[in-house]
Formats: sequence, C-alpha cells, structure tokens
Amino acid sequence: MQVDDAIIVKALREKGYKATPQRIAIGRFFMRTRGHPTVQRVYGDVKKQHPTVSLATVYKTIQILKEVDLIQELSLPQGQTRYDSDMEPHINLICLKCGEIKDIEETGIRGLIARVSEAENFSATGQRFDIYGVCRSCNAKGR
Amino acid sequence: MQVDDAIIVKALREKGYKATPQRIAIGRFFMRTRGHPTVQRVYGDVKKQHPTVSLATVYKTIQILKEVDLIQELSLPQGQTRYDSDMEPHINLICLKCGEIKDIEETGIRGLIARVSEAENFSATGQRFDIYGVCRSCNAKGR
DNA sequence: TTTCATGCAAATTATTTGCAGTACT
DNA sequence: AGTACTGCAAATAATTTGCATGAAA
Repeated sequence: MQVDDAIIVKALREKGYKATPQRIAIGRFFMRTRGHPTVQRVYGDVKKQHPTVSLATVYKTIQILKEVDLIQELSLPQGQTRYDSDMEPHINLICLKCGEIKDIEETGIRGLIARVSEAENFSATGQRFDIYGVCRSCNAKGR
Repeated sequence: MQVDDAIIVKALREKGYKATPQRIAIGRFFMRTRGHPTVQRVYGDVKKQHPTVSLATVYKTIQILKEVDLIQELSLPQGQTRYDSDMEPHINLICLKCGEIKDIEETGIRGLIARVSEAENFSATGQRFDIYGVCRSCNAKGR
C-alpha cells in the first residue's frame, strides 16, 4: 500500500501534477483492483475514504491517471466506460452476457505490434485487443 | 451497387427487419465507404439522397446494422464513435494526431483468437484490435 | 391490413466546464 | 506564497425514447 502510493505520487509529480489525497486514493483503488471498474464504481469506493469527493474530481483524476500511464481506458459500446490498470499488452475477453472482462496475458502480442508498426512506419504508444463473446461460466449456465 | 443492396436487404430480412429506403441508403454508404465514419458523417451523406432523414433514424439503423453483422462499432476515448464495415478480424492502426484509422489485414489474428478462445472456453463472436500511436504521415510532418 | 419504421421533439445519460474557496509544494 | 486542485452547480454532447403519421410486407 505504501509502495503503491509511492508509485502513484512519483508518476503524478513527474508530469507536474500535484499528489492530492483524492488522487492517491483513486490511484490506489485502481492499483488494488484487479477488475475493470466504471467511473461510478471508482466514485463509490473513494467516497468511503473521502465522503465529500465529487464525481467531477473522479473524472478529472481519471484523465490524469491516463496521462501519466497508470491506467487505460476501455470505451465500450453498451454501457459506461471501463478502466484497466493492466498496462501491459494483453487481450480482454469481454463477455456480452454478464459483462465480465478477463485479462489474458499473451506474449506474442508485443511482437505482433512491433512487426506491424515497423512495416507501417507507425509509432505505437498503446494498444487494445478485445475478444467479444460468451464466457466460460455463462456458457455453462445458459443453453 | 445492386449487388450491395441485395446483401443489405437479405441481411435485414433474415433477422426480421424491414428493408426501407433509408436503411438501404445507410447500409450502402457503409459498404461503399472504405473509411471509418462517424454518425454525423453518415447522416450528412444520407441526407443527400433523403433530405428528410432524421438523426434518430440513423442511430436506430446503425444499431440494426450492427445486429445483422454488417458493421462494427469502434467506441473511442476521445471523440465520436466510429463504425467499420470490415467485419474480418483485422488491426486498426489509430493515429492520435490526425484521427486516421487504417485497417491492417493480419492473417495470424484469426488463429490467435481461436487458440485463446479454446483455452478459456470462451465462445468468440467478435473482436477488436487497436494499436494507438502516430501514423506515417504525421511522423513525417511533425517532430 | 397489419405491423413496423420514420421523423420530430423531448428526455436521458455521460462527461466537461467555470469558478470561488482550499490545499499542496 | 503561489499555483494548482477541489467540489459544487450548471453546461455540453451524445445518444435514446415516445408518439403520431406513413410506408413495407
């Protein structure tokens, strides 16, 4: 927890942002959470520590956390935007039934990106790989 | 053109939707366009043929074209949602400077999806692979 | 002829912005 | 001390919805 805080504070200050308690709390929530929370979910959690925090601050802070490369944004068709604190290239398995998002570490992706970028003269700074469908547990339940 | 229309009409009717002139015009625009238009772009183009078409109809029709698997939605962080009529697995090279989106056909993706899906017991129905960065021409211009 | 789609306007949702007071460095 | 940040409320932008009229099957 102290460790995470140090990472967050450092990342913020390096880009000239102040390390406020709200920002640290929001950043900490992302570092701890292995899920893919929505803004509302972040807001709800951070309010436990900072009851007066506003939704506007959460939105502003999320923008900053993206800029300092602590989180990634996953804009989805249906429903609210989700965020992912896994910054390594990976695959998102997105279940269209229950909305669950599972991260899959796939070592080949990095090479694939490097290969395509070089061929196209493209300077890659980020990526996103989603597979949509029905997850294991929904498959088991449903017919 | 007649050929495209036939595909659109068939796809609509198969899922129980009526083939109206507006829907055909919108579908035809997607089939013709090798770009990744926004809703406003579609609206603007379709109005040439159907001056009274409403934005609501465009939105509704786009939902339907997604359901009948003629187009894909690309929700993006900054800016408006884009649509893609390339339904084959491919990579979107997305330039963060100029907004251009280039499709890259990459034969390996299909196999990668099959492999991951099988390992995770996931029934894949769609996918999306974005690489974000700076494109060739923006690289050439800017420093 | 029956059912579904259109187009208008109003409603909703998500996100952003302006600003006065407050906290970080 | 100075600059940036917070929280509130209001503004904006994007998308959705309800409904009466009109068109497809």
